[in-house]
Amino acid sequence: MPRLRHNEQPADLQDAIKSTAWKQITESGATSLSLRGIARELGITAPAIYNYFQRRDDLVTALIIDAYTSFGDWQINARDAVPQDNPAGRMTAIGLAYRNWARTHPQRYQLIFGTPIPGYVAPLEKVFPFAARSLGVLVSVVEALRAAGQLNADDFPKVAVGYEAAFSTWKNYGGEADVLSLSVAVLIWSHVHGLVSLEIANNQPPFGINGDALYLYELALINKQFIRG
Amino acid sequence: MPRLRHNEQPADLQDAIKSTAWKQITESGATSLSLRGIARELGITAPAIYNYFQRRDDLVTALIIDAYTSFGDWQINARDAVPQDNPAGRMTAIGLAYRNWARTHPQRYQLIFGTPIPGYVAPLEKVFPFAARSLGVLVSVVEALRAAGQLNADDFPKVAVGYEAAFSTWKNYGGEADVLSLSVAVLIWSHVHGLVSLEIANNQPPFGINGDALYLYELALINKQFIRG
DNA sequence: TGTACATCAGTGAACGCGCGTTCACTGATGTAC
DNA sequence: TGTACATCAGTGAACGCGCGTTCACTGATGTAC
Repeated sequence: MPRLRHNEQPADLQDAIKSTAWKQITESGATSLSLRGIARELGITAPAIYNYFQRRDDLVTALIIDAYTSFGDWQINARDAVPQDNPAGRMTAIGLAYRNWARTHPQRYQLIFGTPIPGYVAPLEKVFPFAARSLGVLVSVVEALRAAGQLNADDFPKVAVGYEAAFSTWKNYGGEADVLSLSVAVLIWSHVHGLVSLEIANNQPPFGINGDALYLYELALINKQFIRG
Repeated sequence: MPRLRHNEQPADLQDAIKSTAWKQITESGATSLSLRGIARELGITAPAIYNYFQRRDDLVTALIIDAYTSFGDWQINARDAVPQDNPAGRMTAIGLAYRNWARTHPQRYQLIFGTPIPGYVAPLEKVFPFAARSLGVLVSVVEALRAAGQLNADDFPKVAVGYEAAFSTWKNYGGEADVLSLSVAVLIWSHVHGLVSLEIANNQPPFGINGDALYLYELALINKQFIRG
């Protein structure tokens, strides 16, 4: 087994470990991710991985952060491709990008929105900024709608007493946001997540409806409900 | 350790195994369900379980069937508590029952709609009848709406070519149903599932919106969209 | 140009762990005579 | 009523497996003189 020359390709094996981890997740699910399995596939021994990640959980955290970063990039690019003065158009754009990203990277989708890995607890202070960056894109569009007087949510239920703490956690990481915008964003997200997670898990749209058409129908429902004018 | 008398309490230990399994699932998630863990908690040895279940997977299958049966009972009871000539009322009733059941039995919800257990593959021919019985309740209500001319789904996307096979699988187990009703039912289900699975997993409604109010709002959205008159 | 030394990525053996499953067994219970 | 036997639920030891993690090590590379 040839050794790497000192200080040459220092990050190569780190990247190879991560991409082999993704490969394992693709093939057998996040649950069966294992350091020994990765090492086996890379033709190295398991302890070698400890030169790059202190613990298995640190590898998982790195994967989650990569996934959120990729997701956030897609969301930001989609939003910013539509002019700022057209928040309704931005809403549709990020909705479409959401599904496209999920279909392009189903493993990444599963890792951050699906099955938690048994025994793994995400270190919130490391992961939350990346989660907020990506999920905050939808929040920012809802906020823009509200600022433009186009948010139709007068009948939206009110925040319950005693939940200011959860809200301020978001504000710490995700920046300023109106609590109504945040809540509407979560409901919208629950709709697209319901549909997309179903599609990803089954690899088929429900009962043979064309996936593109069904998703466009769903986005139209959301626009009809929440956007005025 | 006292032995059971012959032919006395023949089903007791079987039930005890199942309820201990549920307890494990509640405490540590379906993924970490293990025969040895169950035996440990029951104060018996692991091989004793093999007198009641031939394989670990048979136990899991039994749990899944129990969960679907419980879910189906709630759905059927909720539907039949509203007169047949009021399908819109039935829709709201089963929607409320859906969330109530999930909150009453979050472990059961997780087991059938959440994380699959790694390495476990459900035997479809055993499980599908129970799944169809429970999920078919929503389908039957959508069908009733359609029959009464109250289903508002003229603009619903059409079924794609080549998916007749998936549809006929449903018909085999779930009985007669219109493919449009089936597809609308799946979209409605994806909405409530998105919201309820989020609530179950977090043990909190999104960002402090009162859970009851938010769910009623969602059910109202569904009615507004799909029910005419 | 040649030699002694430091570095440090990767090795290989070992640890303790928990798992599903098998197997020959034991011993309390029920039954036939 | 008493004895011999059959039943069979549960036992305890063992199997092979894969895991994360530790540890002393090795040996190719780079560096200082």
